[in-house]
Amino acid sequence: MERKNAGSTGYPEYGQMNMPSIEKQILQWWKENKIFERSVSERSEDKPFVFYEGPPSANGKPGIHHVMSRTIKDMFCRYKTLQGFRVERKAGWDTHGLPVELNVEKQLGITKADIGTKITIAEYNRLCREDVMRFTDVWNDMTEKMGYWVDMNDPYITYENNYIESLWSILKKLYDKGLLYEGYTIQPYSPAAGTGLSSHELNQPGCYRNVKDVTAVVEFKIKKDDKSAFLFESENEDVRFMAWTTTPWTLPSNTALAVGAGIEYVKVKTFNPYTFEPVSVVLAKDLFGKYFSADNAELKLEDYKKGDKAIPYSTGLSAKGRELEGIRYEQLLPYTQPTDGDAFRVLVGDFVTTTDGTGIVHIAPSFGSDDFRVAKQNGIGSLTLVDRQGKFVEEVNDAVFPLEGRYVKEAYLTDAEKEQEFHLQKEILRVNNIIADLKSYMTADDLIVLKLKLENKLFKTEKYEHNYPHCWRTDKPVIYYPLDSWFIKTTAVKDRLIELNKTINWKPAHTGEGRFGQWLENLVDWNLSRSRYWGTPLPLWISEDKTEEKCIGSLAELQAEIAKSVTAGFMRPYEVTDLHKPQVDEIILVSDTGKPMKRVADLIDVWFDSGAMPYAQWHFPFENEEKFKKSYPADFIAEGVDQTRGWFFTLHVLAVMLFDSVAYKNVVSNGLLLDKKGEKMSKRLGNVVDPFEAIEKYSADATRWYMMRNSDPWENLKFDINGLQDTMRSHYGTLYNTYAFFALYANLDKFVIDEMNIVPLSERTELDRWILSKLQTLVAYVTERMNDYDVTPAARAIEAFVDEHLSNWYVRLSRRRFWKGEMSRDKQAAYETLYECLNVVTQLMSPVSPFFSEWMYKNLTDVVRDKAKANNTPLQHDSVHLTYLTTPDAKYIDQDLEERMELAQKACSLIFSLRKKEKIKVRQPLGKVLIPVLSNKMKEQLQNVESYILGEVNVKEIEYIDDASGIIKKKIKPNFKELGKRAGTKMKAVQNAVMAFTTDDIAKIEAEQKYVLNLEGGDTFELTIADVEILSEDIPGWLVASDAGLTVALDVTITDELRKEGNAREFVNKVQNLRKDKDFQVLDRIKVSVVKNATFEEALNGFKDYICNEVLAKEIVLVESLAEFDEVEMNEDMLQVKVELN
RNA sequence: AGUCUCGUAGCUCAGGUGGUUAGAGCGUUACACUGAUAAUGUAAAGGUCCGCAGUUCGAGUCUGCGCGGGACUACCA
Repeated sequence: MERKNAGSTGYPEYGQMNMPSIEKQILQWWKENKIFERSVSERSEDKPFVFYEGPPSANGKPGIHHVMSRTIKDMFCRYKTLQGFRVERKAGWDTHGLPVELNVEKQLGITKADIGTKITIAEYNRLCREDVMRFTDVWNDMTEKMGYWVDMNDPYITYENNYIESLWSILKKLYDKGLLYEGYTIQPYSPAAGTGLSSHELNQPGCYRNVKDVTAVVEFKIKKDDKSAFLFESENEDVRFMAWTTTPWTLPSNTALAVGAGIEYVKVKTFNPYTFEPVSVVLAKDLFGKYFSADNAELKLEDYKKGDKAIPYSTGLSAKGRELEGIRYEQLLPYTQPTDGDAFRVLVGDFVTTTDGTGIVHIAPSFGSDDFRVAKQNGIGSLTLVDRQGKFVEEVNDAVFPLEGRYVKEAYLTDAEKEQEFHLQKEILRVNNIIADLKSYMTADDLIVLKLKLENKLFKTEKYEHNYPHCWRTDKPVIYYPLDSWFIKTTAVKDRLIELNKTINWKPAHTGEGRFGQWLENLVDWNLSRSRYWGTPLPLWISEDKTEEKCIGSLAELQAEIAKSVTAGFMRPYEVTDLHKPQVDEIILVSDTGKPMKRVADLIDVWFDSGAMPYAQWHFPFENEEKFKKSYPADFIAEGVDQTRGWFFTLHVLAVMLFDSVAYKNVVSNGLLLDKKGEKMSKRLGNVVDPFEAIEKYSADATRWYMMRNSDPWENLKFDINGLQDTMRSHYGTLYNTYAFFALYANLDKFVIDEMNIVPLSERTELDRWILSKLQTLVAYVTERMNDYDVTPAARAIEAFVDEHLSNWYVRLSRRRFWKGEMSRDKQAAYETLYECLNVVTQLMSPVSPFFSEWMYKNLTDVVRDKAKANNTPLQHDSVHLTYLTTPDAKYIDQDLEERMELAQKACSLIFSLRKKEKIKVRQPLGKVLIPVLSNKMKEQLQNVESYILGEVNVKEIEYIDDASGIIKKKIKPNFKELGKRAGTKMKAVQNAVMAFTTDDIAKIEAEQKYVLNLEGGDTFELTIADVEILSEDIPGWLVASDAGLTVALDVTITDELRKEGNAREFVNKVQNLRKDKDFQVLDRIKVSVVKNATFEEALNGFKDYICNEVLAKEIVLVESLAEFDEVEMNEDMLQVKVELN
């Protein structure tokens, strides 16, 4: 923005406000003067405030939501700097992980399968390393432009050897504590791709698809023993559990059944619908109706003949699930038996429901995570009769049905394979007299169902459509499959995690207690393993027979082990330069007994990378021990709420495990950024907001302010770009106008703030003292809110102060003081007051709004900087961000003053509304307002601000009326809050009685301070004066308005004298307009000539001095006619006027 | 499915510990002001406080059950 009064020694004046241009100037100035560096280095090292930067990934462009989270981080860091803390801010980059790999694959047009064939791992990882930093320039640019102060010159980068070495040392520490172990879990697995899938991959759009599968309700024959005896009515009764499955191919691997403890089960005697053999089946009572038609309820069991379509049934005894626990059954498909555990029993599982199926769940621990968990808890072994390619293993050796070596899902076969298999099936089934002429390929599910049908083990089969996950790359269905993984035993420290979490200040609290707390309560061990290429390798080497392993904790240790290995002859001398694949995989170490050991192929979860940043960012424990100790734990971190189970969790876990400490003391988790309709921003919907555009067009400050003031950061923000325009116009525009007003007049009066010579408070006007009181109240409030990381109320309070109080009351009512007369003590006080307000507000705003505040601060203070430095006074600081936060000063705060000014504002508003109703413009003076006062205090309060009211509403006097006048009509109503405590259930009756009070009743209670009510039904109730509110809402015969206890009555008679004055004012106004039209300068003297007009002659003569004074006229001449003139409208009359410079 | 969260005017949001006329800003409409003027003021219209039930003399506020939006986690025979 161009300065209009360049070269002047006063306060800079500008044309139209242009925030983006201001920001560019300030950015440049910050850079040249190293303000960020100084804001850190000039604060004492002994007063640190520790902040951790959650590392973003630079392989995508920053979005507007990053502006959100970074504003929060920046704001509190700046705020703490103002409070005198030294806030170091080390930037960081998250560089590993799947998204990086995917990006590279997309660019090259390859898939994971091509790695190692079409492209070497070395080359692949080299590309990942380059790709991940692809957008660093864009990020740095955004960071700078949005005003996020963070040290980007020395960031931590998670792929660097030093960083990884720190991770290794931590892993080793955990390993030594026995907290790192190998186990296996059931994970989504794509046989077609030969890889496990992360939940992230499974959540790709389109992965869950509706597919139709063959389902089966299967019968498991119960073994009769002591536990199950109660289910049998006769020695040879055939009693079976009914279980439903959508994956019949898992049935050979069944090792248990699960029931719900509280679910009621019932035994039903009936016949198998395929074999017609008599059978008793057990299922959930609630689901009984699903399998047995009410139509058949009348049929008798003994009447049944084999082959009948309608099958009779009869319900027998029932039992709760917990009574069935432990009952044994015959293995359904006894191809092979588990080697461990006590299988084929009924278990109780908390996940069992009766929403579908039979209320009894078939458990195949290898192919379902619920299954796995419940089986493990109950000591039941597992069968994994499917291999990694998705084929049945050789144990599934069936004499009739071709299953062994066959794919379990049809989708895994090519058309040719399917055709071939079909012919084979056809032949076998024909030979075995099962199906004479098979028409089409049978899936593994079909074959198993058919087998069960023939073996009298199937109750029902049908097609069922359900949602099933698919591999996003191969499009083939995923299966759940047990995979080896390395785990961190987080459950071992669960109690400490929960305990220490309670000491963290979460904003909002419910994220900590609720979402995070719940997560900790249901903690499972952290699965670290990832079978990928670009990431931190697990530093574990293991011998082929898995009996010996070594965990490596540093580069030096690795080199030492390599040396041993060289001696043992397993490898050549080798200098490790990169701790990634494939280098680390080429290293073969030697075990203590002399066996070769290879590295475990896994990489680790990238969340470990970021969770370890408090240590790894300093290359601790290899370097910087002091630095680390001083910056641990963090005082403050902030990220999106989606990080609750991500970064917030991994930071917490590692801190608790390594140091039995929290990693952060305060954490702000911000909500999501949605578009203005409340929908998630996505490229697909085309509703993303580009941060650069927003900043370029509306400024970073308006964006930041809008985000912080609109709603609490932890709420989702519906981001409306129009809001930025509003923010700029209303908030910044008002502040800018206020400053422009100040600068304009201060320069005219050559006023420059002099810190050594300030008008003392006692000599300032009521209005000055009022706005200063408001200002200090604001400082106290903002400080309190910000200290609690609660920015939104603080920002809103600042807005209200600027708009409502400073601009719309203080400046509006003070205008005359600034433009009238020569420089005086009172004028000085006015300038100083306004200056103080602008300066303090600027400082309070600076954390959220760093650019505009800086610009304003410099405008206000540059002119006195040298002097302030010489005198060592507060304005000596070069930047607002180097200043020290104003501490609220109680001696300025005057509660009564604030209250009575509020009364004045309310009174004015009421009087304006009356004038409006009567269509009397404010320029027309009126004689009198009546204000009923209910107490002496109220009267005094009003008298103190009387002149402001009279001036503002253009009325000559206020008459205060009290009881004695006898003209106030009072109203009474119960004070419910007080009365409710005592009256309780009598409330209604008391209320009615009070509402019915007459004027005399009101007088009586006022006189005696109490009143005994006679209630309906003969009850009495003693009312005290505190139980009621007495208001004066009416003055008969007057024009009255009232609001919340204040009533005003306006005398609207316009006397001749008032009319003349009104006309004089009207004339002044018209002349002022003419001055302006003619582009006269504010201080130009003029001469006014008017053609005589009877209507206004008296007014012009009678108020001549007043008029001359107002319009800076040397004289007013009344003439018969004018050759040149302007015609002006005066209250519907026309007047010919000539205004000229004199 | 579970955990958490939100639901108040056309829009964005305030509404300690329950108290009877539910507020603000923006927008809309009308008017005023015109020495802050691409600024400003005043007023009007606009509400089943998501629904139902309960506790209570009294519920936007407390409890329960639903409905709808969102996030996260998990994925089901």
